[in-house]
Amino acid sequence: MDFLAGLNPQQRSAVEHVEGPLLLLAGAGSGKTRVITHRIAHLVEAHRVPGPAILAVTFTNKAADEMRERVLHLLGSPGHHYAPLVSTFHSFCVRLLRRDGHRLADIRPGFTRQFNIYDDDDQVTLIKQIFRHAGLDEKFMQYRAVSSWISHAKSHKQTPQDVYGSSKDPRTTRLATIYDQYEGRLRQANALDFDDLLLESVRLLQHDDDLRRQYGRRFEFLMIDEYQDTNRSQYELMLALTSEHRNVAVVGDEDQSIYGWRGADIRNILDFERDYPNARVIRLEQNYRSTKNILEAASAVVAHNTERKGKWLWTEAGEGEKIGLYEALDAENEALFIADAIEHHLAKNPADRVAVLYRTNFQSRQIEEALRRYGRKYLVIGGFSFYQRAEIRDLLAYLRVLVTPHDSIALLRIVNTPARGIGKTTIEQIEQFALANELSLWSAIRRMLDEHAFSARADAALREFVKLIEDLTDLVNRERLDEILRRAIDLTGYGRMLEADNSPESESRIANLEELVNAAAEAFERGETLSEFLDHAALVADADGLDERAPVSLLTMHNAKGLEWPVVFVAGMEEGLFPHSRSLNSTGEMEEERRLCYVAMTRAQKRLMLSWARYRRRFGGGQPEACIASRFLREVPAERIVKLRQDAGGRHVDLFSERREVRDAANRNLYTGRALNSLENIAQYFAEKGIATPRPAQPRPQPQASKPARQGNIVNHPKFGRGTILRREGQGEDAKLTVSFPGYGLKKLVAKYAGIKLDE
DNA sequence: TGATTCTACGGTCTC
DNA sequence: CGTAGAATCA
Repeated sequence: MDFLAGLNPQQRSAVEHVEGPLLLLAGAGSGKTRVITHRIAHLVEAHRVPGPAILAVTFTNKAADEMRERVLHLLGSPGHHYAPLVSTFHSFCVRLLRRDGHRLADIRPGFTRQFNIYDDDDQVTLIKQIFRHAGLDEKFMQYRAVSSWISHAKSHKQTPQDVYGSSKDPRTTRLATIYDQYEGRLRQANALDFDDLLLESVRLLQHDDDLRRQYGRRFEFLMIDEYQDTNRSQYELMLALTSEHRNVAVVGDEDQSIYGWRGADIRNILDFERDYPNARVIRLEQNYRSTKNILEAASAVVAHNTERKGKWLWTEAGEGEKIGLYEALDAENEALFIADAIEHHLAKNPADRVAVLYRTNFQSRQIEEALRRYGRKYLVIGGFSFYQRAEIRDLLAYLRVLVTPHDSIALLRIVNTPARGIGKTTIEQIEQFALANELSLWSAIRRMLDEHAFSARADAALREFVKLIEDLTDLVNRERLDEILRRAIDLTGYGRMLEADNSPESESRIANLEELVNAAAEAFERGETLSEFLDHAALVADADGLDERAPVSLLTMHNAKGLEWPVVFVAGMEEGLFPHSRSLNSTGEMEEERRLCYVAMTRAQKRLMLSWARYRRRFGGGQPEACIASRFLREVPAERIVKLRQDAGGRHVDLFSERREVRDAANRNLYTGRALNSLENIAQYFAEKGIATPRPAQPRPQPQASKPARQGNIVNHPKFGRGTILRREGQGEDAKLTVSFPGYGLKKLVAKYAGIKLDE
């Protein structure tokens, strides 16, 4: 098979590149997956490189699966032993540590290859515990913030001692202590968090020279996808794996770097040529995905950034449709517009797939509601995933305890679930004892039972619990994976607890557990061990749940990376939401938001619709707050945009459902009795409901040359950014202003102190 | 000890 | 609005 056929010259030279470092700057939709897969196939077929000597690394399981499939397809499905290894960073590291991690114990006391993985929920639970023992609560610092602070420190190779030593304030000193305890607890539980998986793999390879050489020799060719999103540990892993050769090909696009907040270092890609001075650089700038309008609009937005290598995508495709821009009255109206436009589009193009992208997960709710009104099926990616459900986490916690009873987080989760008479006071006793004697909870329980330290009641309950765990542990090496799980559901009483529960949710919980048993059975058929099953459960990502065939998908822009749809909606384009309020006062973060915008827009193949709402409520009950259109909307060249309005006559009316379709949709409607479909009806709907929102008559705030800040003016505040004045009390400098700042809510300010300026 | 009710508070993105 | 933790009751 000719793997060069049908490629453009740049793609071709990338595929033909054999030895030495290669930097492939691949713009959105430039066919990079094709290049990677063809290069792998080309290495194997034309250069006789054995498949297993090639390692390709991606970020998500989904990307890895897809890449693997395409490679295997190109190679005509070679046997298992000849296939290249395609893996995510994290699962590669887990595999490395489980298989060859013995010597990590030299530098990480207590480590064994039966370690458990702590995901971020476990991390938060752990931090909560540490806080409780230190007499702290979230007022000191939010748990999640501590968790990401620790992660940040870790990924910059700072030990608790480093932080402690360089600390200049009591707060940091305290954090260093918390960090130290956190690390101590992980070691005691023989657990690794996500950062550790990478960090400890790197440390292992640096520590164990034989192993490093062995891996370096085995993987003669290394490829890294989405290189712009690698962090420091991933970068160092690359260095360690290429120490025996320098055959590394990285593929990335600095304009799509959107994970700075979790430690991705855009410098990795910007500095690749410095790290590998003889690196070959190839740019893929021809886009095969989108129309010219979409491409030009996205490029124009990202051109406002300064931190980039600079490239301009081009396409042979036609102009295509202009980009639709819809200014909604409020978030509900926006959602209805989206649902309506989807309905209309699918009526004419039933085979098309549609995605609705948003910045934050909570935005999905209203859009879901709107879609349900049409009876339209949709798939939501993210939010609460299967593996985050309480019943799933409970059962997985049981399994984790079977692997490592010292996994105290897992133990704590299940010790009294279902309730078996081991209450708060007993648990506190155990924790105190464990802390004082530096034991895991499990060891503490056993020791305390030996010493008869409990009340008669607690004693009996705990003995029963210990016996339960031991009985289940006995099954581990004797039974099928799914059978172990089934027995766990039974013997722990968890199943009975759910059956006894008459609430409507318990039924779906039981169904979920059955689903988990099925997953275990499948894993068993694939030959997975209990540990591997748990690894997979810990490493699943939201994006993995995406079904390409779903006609309508709802997901965050982050999750959309690497995917494409004929029709894409980007919702909630408002200051404070997108760009997010957290990024308003940092140019670096603002640039990342802009890249996210670029990613979102370039997902669309032929039709792109942007929307924003003039009023949106942040909390369910609260007042709707005035919003300002996202700056990104202004960065799109006006000639690429067509404004969609509900009262627009003639020209755009074909965008909205015709009445017959509306009625059809209403008939399919399973969720409400109301027919709220075409946008003509939406205005009527608001009128009926008498919602005190956006009077359509209210003019858009006009720029004011005159000094006094009036209602409707947009002002600029040093901290909160741009906001709209809703109310004014008093006169002159003493006037009190009520201003709605997107992302911060309503603020009352005194004009003369607030330091606000009228926006032009 | 366990279940239920009440209240206060607050929300980016994720392997 | 949804959730977590406190308070309360059985």
